[in-house]
Amino acid sequence: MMILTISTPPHFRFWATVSSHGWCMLPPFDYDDGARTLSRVQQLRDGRVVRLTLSEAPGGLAIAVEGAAPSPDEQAEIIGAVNHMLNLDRDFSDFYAHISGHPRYGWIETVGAGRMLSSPTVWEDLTKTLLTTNTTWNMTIQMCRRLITLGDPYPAGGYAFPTPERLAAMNPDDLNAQVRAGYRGAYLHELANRIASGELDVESWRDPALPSADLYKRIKGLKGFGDYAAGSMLKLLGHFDRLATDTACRAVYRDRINGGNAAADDREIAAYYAPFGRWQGLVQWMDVMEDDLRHL
DNA sequence: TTCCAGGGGTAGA
DNA sequence: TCTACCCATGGA
Repeated sequence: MMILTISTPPHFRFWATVSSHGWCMLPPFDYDDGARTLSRVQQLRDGRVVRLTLSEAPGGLAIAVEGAAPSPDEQAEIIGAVNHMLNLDRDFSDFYAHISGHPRYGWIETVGAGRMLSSPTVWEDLTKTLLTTNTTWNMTIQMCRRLITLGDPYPAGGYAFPTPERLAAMNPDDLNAQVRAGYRGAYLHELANRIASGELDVESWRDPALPSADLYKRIKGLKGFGDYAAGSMLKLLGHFDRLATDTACRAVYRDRINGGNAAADDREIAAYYAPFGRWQGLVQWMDVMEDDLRHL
């Protein structure tokens, strides 16, 4: 086993990032709340499959790599993947400046929350986001568990996330017989096809220079991605100027902000978060996650 | 049985 | 722009 170490930005909080949303529960991610480690089986560009385990280390993070010892190029690839996963290149100082001292949101800076856990690839984030639509969180986990068995296995257990090429090569009916994604199965197969064929270069969507309005339009152009899914994806891509209002957000707004009174219209919810401007999507998500994050 | 979940596509006004 | 209806799946 090889240990790689990386440094992290000044206000980085490892466990607040891992716990930022449900992604750490979706395989190939796996986490240990007691030991505060995040693991995943990861396939490298040359096809080799390794297992990564991240933990805090003095000055940054330790990345334990199990499997064959990675070459220098592979080490760089692994570090790049971890940078994507933990969004280490994003700066949240302006976010904290916005909410600093706010009566409702002061806890966010105290906990160091805000940075979100992403997947190493945009493809994986798109797939998982699609599997969160119109279903329960438990069903999302089950669909994801079945999906990754289509990826390459790690000898000691687990699977790497399947490539778009792998899914595109399958018959759509066979794919859905395995994943049981319901009507989403056809959308997933179409997404895999458009990426595998080269029609879509979704990995380029991580470019911070891309305007979020442009990205939003591109994401909504994908079958199965509406306002919630596109807003959700924007967050994983580092843009927070859009809301992603789903049933969880509506319930939180009703119970906590609207005093448990009536269910609010989406326009009312939008008006409440609008003053947070480019950070409104993140503030909305922090409301949903408050109970899980504020006592980390 | 019916309803619905971290919704979205489509047709018709 | 808004509404009505449909969509697979599995738990409540």
